[in-house]
Amino acid sequence: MTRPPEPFLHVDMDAFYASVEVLKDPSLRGKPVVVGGAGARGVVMSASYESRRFGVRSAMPSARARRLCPEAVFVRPDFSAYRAYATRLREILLSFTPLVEPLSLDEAFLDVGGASRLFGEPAEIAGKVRERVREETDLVCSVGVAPNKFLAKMASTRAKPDGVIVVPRDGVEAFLYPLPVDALWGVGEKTDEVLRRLGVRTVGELAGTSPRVLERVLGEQQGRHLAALARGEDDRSVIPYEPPKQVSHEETFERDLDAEGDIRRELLRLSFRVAARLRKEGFRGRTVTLKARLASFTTLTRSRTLPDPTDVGNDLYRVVAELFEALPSGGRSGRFRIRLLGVAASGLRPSGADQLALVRAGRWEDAERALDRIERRFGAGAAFPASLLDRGSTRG
DNA sequence: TCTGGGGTCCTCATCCTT
DNA sequence: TCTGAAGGATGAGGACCC
Repeated sequence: MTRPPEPFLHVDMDAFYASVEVLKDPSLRGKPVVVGGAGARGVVMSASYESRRFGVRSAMPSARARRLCPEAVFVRPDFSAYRAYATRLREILLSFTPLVEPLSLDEAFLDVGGASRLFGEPAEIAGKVRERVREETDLVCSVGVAPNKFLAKMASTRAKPDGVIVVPRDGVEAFLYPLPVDALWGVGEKTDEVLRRLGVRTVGELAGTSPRVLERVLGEQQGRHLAALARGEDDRSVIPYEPPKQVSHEETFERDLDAEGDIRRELLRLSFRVAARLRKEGFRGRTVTLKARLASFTTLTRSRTLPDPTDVGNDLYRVVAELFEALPSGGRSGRFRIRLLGVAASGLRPSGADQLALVRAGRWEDAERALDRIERRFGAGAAFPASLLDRGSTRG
């Protein structure tokens, strides 16, 4: 059997987090459910279709969502539940093809080019996927079927909620050209504004714009990339596994921090969180990045590359504390008010690859592995460095 | 309007080496 | 030995995605 002309599927769960919350608590069914931070600084992570009718959208500040829909039920996110459903979803997808590329917890690309003999044409497979997902998880998904990944993703977005759209190879222009440019992957607020200034509002108009002009206003890379997308071209294949490039943890505080002791304690806590995840996932990082968002919403990042990669929280902490100290007014004399702090490790290598660093890390490494064992046995937060003992919590 | 958290990728500047 | 070009590594910041 020859490879079908539209072998790519994009499967996207509808209002995933909110729908999982309804399964956890059936009394929420039919109500406007909003998942996200309910505090003064939270944003909406997922909104049920009932709440979307009031104009609630994801990424919207929770306070605004509450004004738009006062009767909405706000629920704090429960990532362990979402991960459990995501695992079941992935198992279903893998039963159709081994070529499954997860994009996030609730969506994935599939290459079903080799699955036709077993399961039928791609459009038929899309139907079967939706059926199985509904039967086995009680959740609803939408699917895009297309000649490439980009078009499949665009199609699934248009298919929402609870639908399928097939973009045939000879129907790409008819599908793509009427869409607004900001529907394209990679066109956000800023790029949309630049394109509007050029008089470009639809994908068709973008396709008719000289690539040279696009490269001039958007940069070589992005200009070329968008020109290709506007023509419906995308030659990327489905990649089942890619190792992470970075592990990070960041947190916005309910109240801004300004006391040096509080800031150091938060940096230590974030460093230990990142290190624990590195160890859990079997990586060490060489580049350590500090992120600080000030009360003014200005974001500063500073990074340093170490001679040897590490997965030890105390190593990460030493670096980010020094980087913070070196900020223009971050030191003892400083008067920063800190809204958010983040710690990231990048330049990742598999842990097994560097035995020398393991020997150098010495006692801290041993101590933190002991913490990992205690947490596995008694739960997260069962043990932590004494310096993290709370002296007046700042967290939200 | 008042802006989360975890990521990826790109651009530009600077430093260092060849 | 000096100089300039080229290119890699690193660092900062920004746009974007879900």
